[in-house]
Amino acid sequence: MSTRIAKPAARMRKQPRQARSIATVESIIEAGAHVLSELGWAGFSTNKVAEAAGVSIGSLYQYFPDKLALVEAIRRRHFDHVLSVISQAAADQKPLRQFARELVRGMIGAHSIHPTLHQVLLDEAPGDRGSRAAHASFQARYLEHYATAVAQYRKRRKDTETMARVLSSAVEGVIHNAARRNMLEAPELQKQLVELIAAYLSGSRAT
Amino acid sequence: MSTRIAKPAARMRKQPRQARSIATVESIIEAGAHVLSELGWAGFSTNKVAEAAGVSIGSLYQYFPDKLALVEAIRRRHFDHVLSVISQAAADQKPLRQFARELVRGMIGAHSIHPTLHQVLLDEAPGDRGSRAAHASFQARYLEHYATAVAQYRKRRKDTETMARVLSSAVEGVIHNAARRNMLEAPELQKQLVELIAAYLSGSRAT
DNA sequence: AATGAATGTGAGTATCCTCTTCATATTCTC
DNA sequence: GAGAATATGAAGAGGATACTCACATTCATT
Repeated sequence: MSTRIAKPAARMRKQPRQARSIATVESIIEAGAHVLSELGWAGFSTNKVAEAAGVSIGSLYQYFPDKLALVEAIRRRHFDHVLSVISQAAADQKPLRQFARELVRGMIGAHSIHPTLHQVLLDEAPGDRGSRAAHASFQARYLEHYATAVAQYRKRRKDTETMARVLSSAVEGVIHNAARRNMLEAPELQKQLVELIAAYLSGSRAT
Repeated sequence: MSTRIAKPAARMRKQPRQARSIATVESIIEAGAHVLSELGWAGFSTNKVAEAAGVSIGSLYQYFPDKLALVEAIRRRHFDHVLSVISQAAADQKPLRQFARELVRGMIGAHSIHPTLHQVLLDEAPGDRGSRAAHASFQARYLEHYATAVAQYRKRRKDTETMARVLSSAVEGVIHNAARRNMLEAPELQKQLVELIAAYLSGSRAT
């Protein structure tokens, strides 16, 4: 027992009970992610989301008290996904290249449905007052996983945190860029991204 | 003689002739870059730009026929700047590390005034019909400079283009991320970014 | 079959911004 | 001082937007 917080359930106006409404809520969140990724925060309107979900605008407001609560739900779902990917890749003790391959494969998978969602969520979409904490906590755990990997393959204890930051943002940059060009699936790109990660972490000291 | 195109001068309603109006136009573009970087495309309104520039909205429309023409001017100015930086760094034959250091220093310089302008320009801001060409040409020349550098330090002829893409988007990712956290000036970050570039280009083949 | 709860609907409201114009005022050049 | 260049900002016209509410439909349970 003790603290059993089991999903703060996001800020919702009412919990869906029947299968029908659960599906509705799900399709709203999914459509929201789609609209956000496709049109950016500027084009993200509740009416558009409802239409994209094939649902009346009224239904949306039945479950989400306002626009921000919806973004919040989208954000949570996406971040959970990404977090599980990176955590998975950094787990166990694997050879460097295998870690890099799994990381790349996972991140690409997490981005191939809604290519630019991640960046929009990070850069454009505003944060609910209460979500700032969750947001920060995500960032912290995200970096922590990277740091674990860095520490594992680089013996120098010194710049671990900075290296984690550099590595994560480099990977995100490449993936974001590839997503914009519909090149996420290109195998030579995936290969080169693996190379980049491996090269950085094996830390050549060549001139 | 021959082709002397000397600045297509952007789409403007009238050319500023006196020093006063030149300063006005300049401050409008500058304020526009500021607003765009600070508020994103969603918050980019002509009224806001005029106010930020300390200029009447009427003055803005004296020179720019519409909103898009203004974005166009901002885009051109920024891209010219970035292009000169990368071209400068890739010029001559320099040792790898020196190239990396100059590239990092230049890119950071180009981003430290309007930290997220670059990404906003690339990702959010729509393109005037006629600017698609200019935009593509910028991208091409941009990549070309990177490719030159890649070809110079990596002997393998094969994946030069892909490597250029990966390298450029990785660098952009790191800088964009650092900008969001006000960490552009952090020297250990700059150092690590140099390491990343050097490591990738020297191409260790470690396991 | 019936009843109440859960769910779904979408026209409508009220509000806020937006881009852009234009008639007028100020400042410069010569 | 004349005419051109430059600057002003109130106002028009229009379009979105977030969100509500009175009502219709479907479900679970008996």
